[in-house]
Amino acid sequence: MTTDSTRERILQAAGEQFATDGFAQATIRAICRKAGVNIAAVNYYFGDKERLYIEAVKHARRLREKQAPLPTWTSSTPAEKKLREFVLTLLRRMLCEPGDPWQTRLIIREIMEPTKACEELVQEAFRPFFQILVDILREMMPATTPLYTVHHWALSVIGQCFYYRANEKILTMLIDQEELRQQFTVEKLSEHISDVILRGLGHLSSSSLSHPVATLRSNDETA
Amino acid sequence: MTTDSTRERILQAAGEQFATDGFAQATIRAICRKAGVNIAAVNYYFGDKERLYIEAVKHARRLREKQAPLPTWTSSTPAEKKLREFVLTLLRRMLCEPGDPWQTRLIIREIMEPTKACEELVQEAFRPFFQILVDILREMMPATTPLYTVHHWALSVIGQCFYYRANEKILTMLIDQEELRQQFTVEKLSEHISDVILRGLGHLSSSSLSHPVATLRSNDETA
DNA sequence: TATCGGATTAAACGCATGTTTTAAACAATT
DNA sequence: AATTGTTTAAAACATGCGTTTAATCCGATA
Repeated sequence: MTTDSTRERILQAAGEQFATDGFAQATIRAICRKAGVNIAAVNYYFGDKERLYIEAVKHARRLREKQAPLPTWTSSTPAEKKLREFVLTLLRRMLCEPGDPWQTRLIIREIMEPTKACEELVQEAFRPFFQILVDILREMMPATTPLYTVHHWALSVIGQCFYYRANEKILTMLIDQEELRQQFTVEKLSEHISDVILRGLGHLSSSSLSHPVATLRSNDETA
Repeated sequence: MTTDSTRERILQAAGEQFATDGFAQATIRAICRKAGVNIAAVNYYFGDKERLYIEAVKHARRLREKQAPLPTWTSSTPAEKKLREFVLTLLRRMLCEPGDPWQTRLIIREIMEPTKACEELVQEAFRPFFQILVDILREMMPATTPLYTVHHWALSVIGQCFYYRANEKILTMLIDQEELRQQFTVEKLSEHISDVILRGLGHLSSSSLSHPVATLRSNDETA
């Protein structure tokens, strides 16, 4: 059947186009040109532009979760290991490795300026994902820690991961290209972010740091 | 003179409109309606839409820096104090307190999708601001620390601050409204973020934490 | 083979946009 | 009071958009 093929080609082209240009700027004409189908095909298969957009966002999320899934943990998996793997997965999804960059860019658009498509994202992806992180952090904090403190730490994790993707283009203007290529890989970034959090929570000794940074203090003596 | 008044009214209205709708979505007609001037005034004063946009971005940056300036430090100001004040200032600018929310929203748009207006932002604001942060962090790290490690930490600071603004709307969907209002104030967030960084750098003892979280370890002994 | 229904196409509609044009209003100067 | 240069105003222009229409294609069915 050419039916599914056409529908899927539109979905793919729409995802790329919406990710690049945003909902309003992306034109149905451009999407159809890229997909190699007639203009009327969008209305035929999806009704209108908005419903096509919503389907494209859902499509992107599903792809993203498949391509960078969370590992499965047992009850004996240490929280530190879970945190490191969580950060690595989140960064992989953010930086779209592996995968096409348009998927995450489309999702980030929804995060920055939520539309109708966002509700599904929060329900199906963000909320459960956030809860997993909160549970991991809880394991590493005193049972009496107030919920909002756990939330603060969770957002510190997500915030650091989010930044590298969202501010991609600014980064290339602030930091040397070669340094970015060598030192800002998914692996190195996730190691750094995990270290920041684990040290902050007191779950990492100075000696085990990849780059020990705390060997002197500004107002007192050196070690 | 009504000249400046008209020009400034356009600039203000354009800032708000561009911040809300983005460059392409904001219409000259809406801007002029909001400013109470004729449609042709934009072309008369700014030439075209794009130059109006660039001026509006510059305008927003200048306002933001005036309303949330960095404090002046002496050579004897401790690095920890400088970091805390830096984070507080950055968060103030991000969350637009004090000030109208449109200013930062417009700038964040430029960060996410740089246009011609971005070059000026980086040169005049981001690069110097980033350098100040790097210098503060350097004071707290061994002299032999590689530059990219300092950059990692600097981006950890900025990333955490950035997140609360960028993901404003998602936060309200993930976290209870009352908790947000009470626990996610500029002061509390900046304290948390500073604590995360200072602890990570080994410049903060557990006892001085606002919410001591590291009273247990999962796999080894406590300090 | 004839027919029927879903899939595709080209063309057109109505509308909103950025920009330009042309004229009017205004203030300052002679 | 007349004139000049600057500012405001309304209308029109060309363009590109999302959507709809009506005709055509084409494979499965009888």
